[in-house]
Amino acid sequence: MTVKRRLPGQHHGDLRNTLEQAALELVAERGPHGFTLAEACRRARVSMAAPYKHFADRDALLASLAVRCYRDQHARFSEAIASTQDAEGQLSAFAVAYVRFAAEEQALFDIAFSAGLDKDAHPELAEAGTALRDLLLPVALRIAPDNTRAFQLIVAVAASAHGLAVYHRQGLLGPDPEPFARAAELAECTARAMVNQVRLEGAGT
Amino acid sequence: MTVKRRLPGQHHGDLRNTLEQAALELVAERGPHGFTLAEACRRARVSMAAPYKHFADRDALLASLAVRCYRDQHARFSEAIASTQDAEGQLSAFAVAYVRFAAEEQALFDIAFSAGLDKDAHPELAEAGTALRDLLLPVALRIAPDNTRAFQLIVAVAASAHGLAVYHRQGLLGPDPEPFARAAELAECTARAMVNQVRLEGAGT
DNA sequence: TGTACATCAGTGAACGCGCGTTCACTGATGTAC
DNA sequence: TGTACATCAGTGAACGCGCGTTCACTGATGTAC
Repeated sequence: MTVKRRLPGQHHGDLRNTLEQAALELVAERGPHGFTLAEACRRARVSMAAPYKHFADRDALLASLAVRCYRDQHARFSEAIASTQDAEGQLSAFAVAYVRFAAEEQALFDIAFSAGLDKDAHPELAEAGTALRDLLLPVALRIAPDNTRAFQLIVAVAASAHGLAVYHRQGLLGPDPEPFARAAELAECTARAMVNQVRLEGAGT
Repeated sequence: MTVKRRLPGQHHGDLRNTLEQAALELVAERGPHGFTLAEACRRARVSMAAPYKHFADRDALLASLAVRCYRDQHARFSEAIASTQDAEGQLSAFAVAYVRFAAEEQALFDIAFSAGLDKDAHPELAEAGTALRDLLLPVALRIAPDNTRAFQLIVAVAASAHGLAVYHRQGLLGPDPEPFARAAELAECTARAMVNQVRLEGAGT
C-alpha cells in the first residue's frame, strides 16, 4: 500500500478510500472479523476520530464495502453472461465467475457474506441481492419452464458455487496442485449437470 | 436451560457441559462470533475464572464444540448412508442430511465452519475432516471409476449442500413457506444430477 | 490580485466498556486408615 | 464408623488491553467580494 507523506493537521484527501482499502487488507490478513476501526486508522496514519467524518460508525464502513462487493459481482456476472449466447454456457460461466470472484476478492466476499452485517440496518444490501436475481432470471427462464423452476435453478447453481468457493477458501478441496482450477471445474460441471437435470424433467413432463 | 440452584463455593458438578451449552446458546442467538467466555460464565452463574479449570483457554472451548460437531455429523451421515443400499440414494441422503444438520444444529455448524478456529492449533479438527471423507469415499467409488473422480463427486455434492445450508441460514432462498424443505429438495436434486453426470461421463469414455 | 471568512477534514484527549487471563485463596468432596 | 488429609472445582480481586465513540479544538482549503 502506498503511504502518502502528509504533514500533521493537513487534509488527507482521500481518507474514505484509504480506510476502505485498509479494511480490505485487514480482512484479507485476519479473516472476516479481523477488521477493527482502530487498526484501520493506524494503517491510514490517522487519528481514531477521523473516520467519523466519512462514516457514521464502524459498521457503515463495512456496509459500504459490502455494497461494493455486490456491485463488483454484478459487473462480473454480467460479463460472464455476455460471453456467450448459449443459456447453459451462460449459467456455467456465471458459476465459474462466482468461484473466481470469491477467490480473487476474498476480503470483499468475506465482508458481504461473513461479517454478520445487519441487513435490516443496511437495506441497500438486500437491494443488491435482488439485482443479482434480476440479472440471472432471464437466463434461467430460457431453460426452465416457469419462474419458480428458473429461480430454483439459479439458487442451486449459485449455492453450489458458493459452497465450492467456501471449501476452496478453507482448503477443504483436498490436496491439489491447482485447487482453484478444481473448484472452477466443479462449479462448471455442477451447473451443467443441473441444467441437464432440468431439461430432462421438462422433457419428461 | 435448567438452572440448578447451588450454594456459593459449592462444586458445580458439570460445569464443562454447562459452559458448552451456554456457548451454543450464545452462538445460536448472536451468530458465529457471538460467544464470549464472560457471557457464558454469567449464564452458567459462575465466576470468570472457573472455565480455566476445564479448558485451557477460550478457543479450547470452541474447539471442543467443533469436535462435537464433526462427531455428530459423522453419526448423522452414517445413518443417512445406512438408510438405503442404492449408491445414488446414499449420496443424496447424505446431501439432505448435510442441509438438515446445518439447519437443526446451527450453532455447532457455525462454530465448526465460521468461528475462525486455527486448525494448526487444534489438529483434532483436521482429523475429523478426514474421517468424513473416509466415510463417503466407498459410496462414491460405487459410482465413479477412480479415487480422483470419486473424491470430486463427494466434494461437489458436499459443497453444494454446504452452499444451500448457508443460503438457507441467511435467508437467501427467496420467499418460501418452507425454506428448509426447498433447500433439502435442491440438495437432493443436485446430488442426483451430479451422479447422473458422472455416470454419463463413464458411459461416454 | 488580495483579503475576510465559512467550511470542513483532520487532531488528541478522554470516556466507559467488556474482554481474556492470572493469582492466591477457600471450602466441599472423596479417600485412607 | 469416625477422623485426618489430599484433591480439586470453585471464588473474587486485580491486571492490562484494545475497542468504539464523543468532544471541543485547529489549521488548511476554497470562495465571495
